[in-house]
Amino acid sequence: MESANSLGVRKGAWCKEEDALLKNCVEQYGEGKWNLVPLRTGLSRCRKSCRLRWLNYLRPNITRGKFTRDEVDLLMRLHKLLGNRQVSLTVLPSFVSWSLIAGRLPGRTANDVKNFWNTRMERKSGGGKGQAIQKTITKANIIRPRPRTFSNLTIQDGSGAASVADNLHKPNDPDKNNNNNNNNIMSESLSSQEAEESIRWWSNLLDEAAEDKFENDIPLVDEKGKQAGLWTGHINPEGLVDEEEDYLLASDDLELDAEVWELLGFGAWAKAQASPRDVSPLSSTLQARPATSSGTPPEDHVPTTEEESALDTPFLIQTNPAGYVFPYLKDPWAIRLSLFGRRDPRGS
DNA sequence: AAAATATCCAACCGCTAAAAC
DNA sequence: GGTTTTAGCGGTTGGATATTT
Repeated sequence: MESANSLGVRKGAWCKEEDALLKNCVEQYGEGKWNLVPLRTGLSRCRKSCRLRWLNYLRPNITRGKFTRDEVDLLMRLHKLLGNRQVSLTVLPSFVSWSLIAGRLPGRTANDVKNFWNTRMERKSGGGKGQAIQKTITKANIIRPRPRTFSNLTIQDGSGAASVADNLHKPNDPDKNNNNNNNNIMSESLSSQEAEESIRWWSNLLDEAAEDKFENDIPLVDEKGKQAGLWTGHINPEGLVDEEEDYLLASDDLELDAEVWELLGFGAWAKAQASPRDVSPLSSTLQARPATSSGTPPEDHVPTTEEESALDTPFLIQTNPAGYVFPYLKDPWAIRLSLFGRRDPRGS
């Protein structure tokens, strides 16, 4: 595998000396500016290779070795919640946010998670690659979000009661929003006990969520075939969805669990906006189509120019102490949510 | 014991979006 | 406002190792 191209850039496995140089460099200059790393270290490696080696191997607190049962369990749940959320009627591959999932598995990298899933889980479920694509056309369960409180998520430890949620960043707790990328605290700098507890906490949360899913399944379609996110729901009057399926959506306001919201990073992110209620412009990060005044349109309804342009209307987030509510989702037809762009809205 | 096959996982590739110019 | 550069992502590849025949 080892080689060097015509530009003298080394490829293949890293040796200990290279690792040491890279580690020293990052410790001295910090993460980022990967293009400067080869210059700073004298390594004959491209910036991509340096970055990847650091993120997947050299970074502190990386958990190596086999996945524990808890981790596998959580991974499956998170995959169900966050992965394969895009349903496309084209042959576009499904979009799984491995980094997002890995972020909730303390010490695990996106590469780890991806490898694990692709080699173990996919096989276990009998899914070949062809089947993986097929799966994207199946319906997806949507967890019915609802307001929650953190208070009932208390974990007892030897030193007294401590809520895992206390370690998170509640919308109303400015003191805990100081740390950037704070939603990653579960994956970084946790003791193994804390890590275990956070896994348990996530399992509980997802268990509850699973019990509380939508009465009806809805298809998830990203009409552009990209920028898929946590959910991309589109009840499309023009027939982008498979007409043979029975698509229904029954919901008034769509609410996202406060914890999920927070852990996915939108709490701090929304908070960082100029006004707490106005998070526009959201463009590729978060969009919603305002509901039409006329309610659900007939099957053969052709959207007007105004309705089409409404796709780009800024999206207002209404917050309350118990959770976050998406006020525009009263009309199923109007749903067009794309919670994630290619980049994590937490920023980096 | 050796060859064949399966599994694991580190590393690379191609692409996209954001940032910088 | 357009172009280039940079960072980051998921998908894929292929070498190393383990297991089976």
